[in-house]
Amino acid sequence: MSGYAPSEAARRSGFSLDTLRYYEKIGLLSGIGRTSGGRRVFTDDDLSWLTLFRCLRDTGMPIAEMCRYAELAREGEHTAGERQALLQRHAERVEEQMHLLQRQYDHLREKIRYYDGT
Amino acid sequence: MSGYAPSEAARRSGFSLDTLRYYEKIGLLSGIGRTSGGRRVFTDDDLSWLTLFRCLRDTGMPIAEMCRYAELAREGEHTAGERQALLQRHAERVEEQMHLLQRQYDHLREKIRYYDGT
DNA sequence: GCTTGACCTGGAGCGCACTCCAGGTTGAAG
DNA sequence: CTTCAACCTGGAGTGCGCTCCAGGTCAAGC
Repeated sequence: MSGYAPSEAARRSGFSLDTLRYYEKIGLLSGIGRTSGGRRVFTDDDLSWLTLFRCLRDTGMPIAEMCRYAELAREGEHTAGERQALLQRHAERVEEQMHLLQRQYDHLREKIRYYDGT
Repeated sequence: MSGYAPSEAARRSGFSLDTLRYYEKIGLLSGIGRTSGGRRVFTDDDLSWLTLFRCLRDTGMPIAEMCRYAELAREGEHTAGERQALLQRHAERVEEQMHLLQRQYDHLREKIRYYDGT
């Protein structure tokens, strides 16, 4: 329980091994454990961070902003408000994005239907 | 009517001047008219292409695929079926994307709500 | 006629988010 | 004990979609 090899972490998070290494290199992930031989060991906690990153990436948050969030989290509990605000602003952008996507999807469907009448 | 300067085409389509030039350079736009002095003149027809490109880009279609579509359209009426199929496949990808976005948006909202209880 | 801002070209540069590579190490299975 | 797939590092390379630049041209308003 709660000790995953890199390949397992990759499989579970949907990020590639290279991406996991990259995320650690840029400081998005930090404090990833190592075996005596130097291999990474991911905990359940690490995986739940990855789940969050997956969510934020899928909704279009830039990596720089995820770094900011992770940094705030490392600073401690007193940044909770700022972290929430950051997510809130992001959620609003996502809503706009969803509306745009829906509008353009409707256009697309209309365009496709147009081909039926030719 | 139906003769627009580049800046006007940019304003109406939401693409930058550079992007319009780029689209012409790679062959996505073709047959854009010119004044005697060499300046581009966009027709209503060009603008409706731009509206389509806006739709496809906003829904995440890669430029290479838009080029393919434009090429088919240039080949004539007999490619209508293939064009429709291309849009149809894209629409299906967009649907998946919308579902993913919705799912992750829900996660995000849950995460935000979690902060309220701390 | 002159100014000035919009426009032209070809080509270089950029930002993002990975992705790949070379060359070496580790550790579980047989 | 050997093997070999999975892992390590630092750094270079990639793909996409623009975006910017230099150096020049065009045309409407004063």
